[in-house]
Amino acid sequence: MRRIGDRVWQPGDLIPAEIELAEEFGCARATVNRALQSLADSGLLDRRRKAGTRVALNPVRKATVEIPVIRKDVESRSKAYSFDLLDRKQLSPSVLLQKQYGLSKSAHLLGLWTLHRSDTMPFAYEERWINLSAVPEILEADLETLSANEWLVNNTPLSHGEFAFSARNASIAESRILNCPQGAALFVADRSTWVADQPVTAVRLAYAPGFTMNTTV
Amino acid sequence: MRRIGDRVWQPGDLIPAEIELAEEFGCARATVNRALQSLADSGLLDRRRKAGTRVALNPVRKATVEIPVIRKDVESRSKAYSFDLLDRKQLSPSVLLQKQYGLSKSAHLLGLWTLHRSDTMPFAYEERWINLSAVPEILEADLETLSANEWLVNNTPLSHGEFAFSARNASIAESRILNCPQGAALFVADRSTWVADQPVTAVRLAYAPGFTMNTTV
DNA sequence: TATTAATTTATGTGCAGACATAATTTTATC
DNA sequence: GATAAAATTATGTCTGCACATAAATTAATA
Repeated sequence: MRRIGDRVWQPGDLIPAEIELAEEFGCARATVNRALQSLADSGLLDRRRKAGTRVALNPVRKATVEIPVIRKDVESRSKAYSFDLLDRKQLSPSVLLQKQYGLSKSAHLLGLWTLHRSDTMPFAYEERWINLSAVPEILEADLETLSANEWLVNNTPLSHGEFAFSARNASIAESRILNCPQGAALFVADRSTWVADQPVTAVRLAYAPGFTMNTTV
Repeated sequence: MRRIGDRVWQPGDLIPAEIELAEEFGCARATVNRALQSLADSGLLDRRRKAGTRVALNPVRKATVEIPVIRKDVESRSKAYSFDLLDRKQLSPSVLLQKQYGLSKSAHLLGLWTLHRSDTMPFAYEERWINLSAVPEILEADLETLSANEWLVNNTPLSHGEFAFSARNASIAESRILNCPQGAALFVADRSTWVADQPVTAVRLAYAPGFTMNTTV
């Protein structure tokens, strides 16, 4: 790490093989392997079998953002959490959703519109659809008590997904719900979740003005 | 992983010790250790010496955002990158900066204002200050050719820092620079970088409307 | 009874050695 | 000269063993 930092090993350079490093540092190859592996994970090295280990050409900075359940997020700011389920209805996927998520035209979706509050103040407005053929059990859940978000976290097996973050001007409806001026800049998080190649849910969260998402590098 | 997904081991549960798992799966303890370590890294398990390993109570979803050099970001969208150094001047830290970064009142800062372009279209507006006592060499760099961002990436040893993402309405000045309506929602990234407990640089990037930051989980 | 010290124990980290695997390089074949 | 097979090699992953370390538990002490 120091050698990369001090440019002894420059970007693109092939660094000594594990055995050589083990000899130099007087340790086992397994130990070198762990160290190099870890540096490769953090994006500092590129490794390929037989080809050897190189200092990464574009040291992409990777930041990890932690996306907690909204309730936890609010509570970690020492505020009281509550939410209102503004609307819920079953619907069919739009043509856009069909294409984007590979949903069939006859798929059944549950749409939910929720306002999350922090000490009675609006915190985030959530628009969500849930793929009922993936998680039919959610129809029996009492979503007035536990938010759909938490129900899914608690009842869905491991899943993968995508996040997209952007900024958007508040529409009239959003400004009314979030109690902010129309056109206010909102931090928006779009998230889709998949379980075994099947789309389970997609959410758009529009956070009230003033929200900041922090990360550590 | 399957057992956590299938709720055989529920959140908060204490799972068997490494030795027991090694016996059950017929492998070495080191192998179990690596597997559990990896699950702990991804936030699925909580481990503590002596206390044992538990299924994480709040499975915090961690998303990794890759923050490339802006040039790479633009180029990866198949656009031509260019930038204008709008202004540069040496300045003293404001009281706010002194407090926030522990800078002395007599510290010398280099302030830079840059517009990054994608195919001549404004892409992001950058406001940056650099701590000259940390990297005095930058005064000799030709920042018209290589952006300060890239100079720092190429010439600064490994560093740690913080990111904060938020949304903000474009000011009159920003709207003029980014060629967008005043009040347009801008995606803003604030970043501070430290080397060995010394603040090196802090940047605010305001992206032109339409920008989206993507992550993979 | 409260405090401190000693013991226990699950995880953390290290070693040496072995075999697996993917790429590359060399050799053999047509 | 082009293609296919064999050998080589750096990393990937595992085993078995050992000792370190932090935290919980128990025993000893004031």
